[in-house]
Amino acid sequence: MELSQRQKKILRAVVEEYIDSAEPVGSRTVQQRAALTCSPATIRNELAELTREGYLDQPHTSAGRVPTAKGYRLYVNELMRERELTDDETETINRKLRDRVAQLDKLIENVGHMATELTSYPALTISAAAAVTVKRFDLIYLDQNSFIIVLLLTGDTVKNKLVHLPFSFSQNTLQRLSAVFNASFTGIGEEAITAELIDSTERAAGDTMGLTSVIASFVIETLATAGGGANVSGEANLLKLPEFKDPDKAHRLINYLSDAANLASLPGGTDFGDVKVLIGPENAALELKDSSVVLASYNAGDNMRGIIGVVGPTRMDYSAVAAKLSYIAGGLSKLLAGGAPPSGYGKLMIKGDDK
Amino acid sequence: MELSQRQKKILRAVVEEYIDSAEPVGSRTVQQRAALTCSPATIRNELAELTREGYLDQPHTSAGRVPTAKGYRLYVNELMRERELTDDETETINRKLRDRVAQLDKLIENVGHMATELTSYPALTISAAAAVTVKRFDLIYLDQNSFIIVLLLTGDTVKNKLVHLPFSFSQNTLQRLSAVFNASFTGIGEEAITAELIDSTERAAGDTMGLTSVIASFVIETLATAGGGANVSGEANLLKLPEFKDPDKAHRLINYLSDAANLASLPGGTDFGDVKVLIGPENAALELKDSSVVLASYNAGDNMRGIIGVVGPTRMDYSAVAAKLSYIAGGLSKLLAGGAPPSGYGKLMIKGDDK
DNA sequence: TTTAGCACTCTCCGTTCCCGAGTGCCAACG
DNA sequence: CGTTGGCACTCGGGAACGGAGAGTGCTAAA
Repeated sequence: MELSQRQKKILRAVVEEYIDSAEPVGSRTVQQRAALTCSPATIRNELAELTREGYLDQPHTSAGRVPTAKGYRLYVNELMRERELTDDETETINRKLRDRVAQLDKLIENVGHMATELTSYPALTISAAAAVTVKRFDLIYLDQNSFIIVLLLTGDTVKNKLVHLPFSFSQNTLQRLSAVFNASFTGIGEEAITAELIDSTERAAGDTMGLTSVIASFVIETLATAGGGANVSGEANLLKLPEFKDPDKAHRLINYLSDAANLASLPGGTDFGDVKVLIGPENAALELKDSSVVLASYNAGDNMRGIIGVVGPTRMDYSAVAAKLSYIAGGLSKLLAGGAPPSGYGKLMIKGDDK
Repeated sequence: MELSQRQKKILRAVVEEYIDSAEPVGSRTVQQRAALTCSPATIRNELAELTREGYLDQPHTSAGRVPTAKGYRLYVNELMRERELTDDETETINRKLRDRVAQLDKLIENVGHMATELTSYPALTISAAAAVTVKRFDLIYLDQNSFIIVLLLTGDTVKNKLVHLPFSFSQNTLQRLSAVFNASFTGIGEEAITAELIDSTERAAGDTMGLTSVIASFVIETLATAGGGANVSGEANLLKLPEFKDPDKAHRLINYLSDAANLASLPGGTDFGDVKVLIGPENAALELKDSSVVLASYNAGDNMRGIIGVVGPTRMDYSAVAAKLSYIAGGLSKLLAGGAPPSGYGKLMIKGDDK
């Protein structure tokens, strides 16, 4: 059954008022908020109807109305006014995106913090690469006992490790190893690195000291962990909300969030720019059943994509949050797509004169 | 005034009982806990005395006793029995320290998590290097538009950055730059990198394209941020404690902790192996006035040192926490002092067969 | 000096009670 | 017939109250 214009107006007023106040909304309040010309009595009739239809709920007989998940869903799909970001907000986001950091994962983490600050809800970031491989190897000789492994991965992340060994080797050995690894270890995934491959590499390099294993171990470790990562920030913001006045409830949700494995199971596939909203029971995880999650995807180029999102109570300012996340994800995609122009290039950063 | 043997026994019983129960301790309970032969009435007299002397406090006239900061202090200094770690605990710590990670900062972060798990209190880590300098430069040529900067810093951390440029350069140029930077930028602190130095380096390298600035910027950025870092984990554990049943209180403390700048002001100088305990009002920061902090220092070699600690209510199992932190810090020092033996060397890690 | 006894104090918790917000329904109205 | 004012009703929440229990301080006796 289709809702009348007036019913929609009323539903919107209830949702928005409840988002602001966190308290059941009465008929009088709706009248004021929606600037309706009819009387509270009329509104009561409509409220009763909306309640019958499952858009609203009553905590108890003589209380005001509270939106149900169904109510929020309708609100998000149809009633919500697209919220434009203020110049201030876009300016803040742009500025923060501009002074980004050397490492990709730190950058994403920072963006997460930014989302927390802007929405004052906990933010989560998830990044995943379809298949990470090594694009290039380098071994830097330091002295006869130590060298640095430098790996350039797809997605243009660089990983490295300093290795000290209890025996000595020559610069030549390293060069040979470097060549062999570049030949046989590039472009392959973690699963392709078998004991046989390592064996044959060892023979090809004429390595008698086990250097090959050391390097191979690092490659495996790197590929295994470089694939993605999840990060949560600003969990403490939940504690400000009235729905988490019970520390236990907050604790359960925070615990759930801090286990990165849980986040991986969030549904990912949204189009870039699009924002996905999961309201209360629409979440698969039990711990999120009375919270909402707003997600936006970003594109990091080179088969890498990621999600940035926030978690909050079902009573959440969906339009503001969605607008902000969408803008952030868009900005991040743009930033990463451009092949990562050199930071600091052109403007020399001397400490102190930067900001 | 010196406390009698019996008074000390009683004080200890009160502190330990309160640590366990979080509730004011009565005379009968003390009698049982301390296994005293005298009657509750006698103990009441002693409790009254201890209260007069400021070691204990009474929430209200007819309640049991609660230790004051002064009481905890005496307990920590004199009364506390050294807690030996169980084999299980040392085993856990050793195992976790063993499978450490490639990057130093990740390692420290992991150790923080470990401290949280073992003590079930929020853990903090702070690391600081007296003066970070670059020990060695390398520039890896990728193609005519891109290269990787690799910096080996004191403390044997390696930092890197991938640089794409909108114009092309030759492998030769990079080699020349590399040599020049190795000559003039190594061994100097961030503050020594002046515009003049960059200018003269640029001239020495015959660099006409501004590559020098790009690299210098990265060096400055790296030195500025590599100096140290703070990290907090497990804040949510506070929510389990009865003293934080007020979400606001928890929120304030967590907020304080999550601002890394605050942590830097914690007093640092402890001898390695020694553990520093700050009880309630002994803390300088207002936000910590009714919490306690236990800190242990570790030595990361090469002028690097750090602190690992936990934060909890004044009612904290000091002896267990101190023993654990001390052991962790000791293990970490040993691990880092040995010049970081190669991870994975000798035991090849193939995913899946590791644990 | 220790102990038993006792009166006293204070918190905690359950009960009761009232207030007010808000509802549903009904009858009247344009 | 939709809308409106009126009214009785419901229910949660906070204040007020009271008893139970835990623990104390004091006193007097051992």
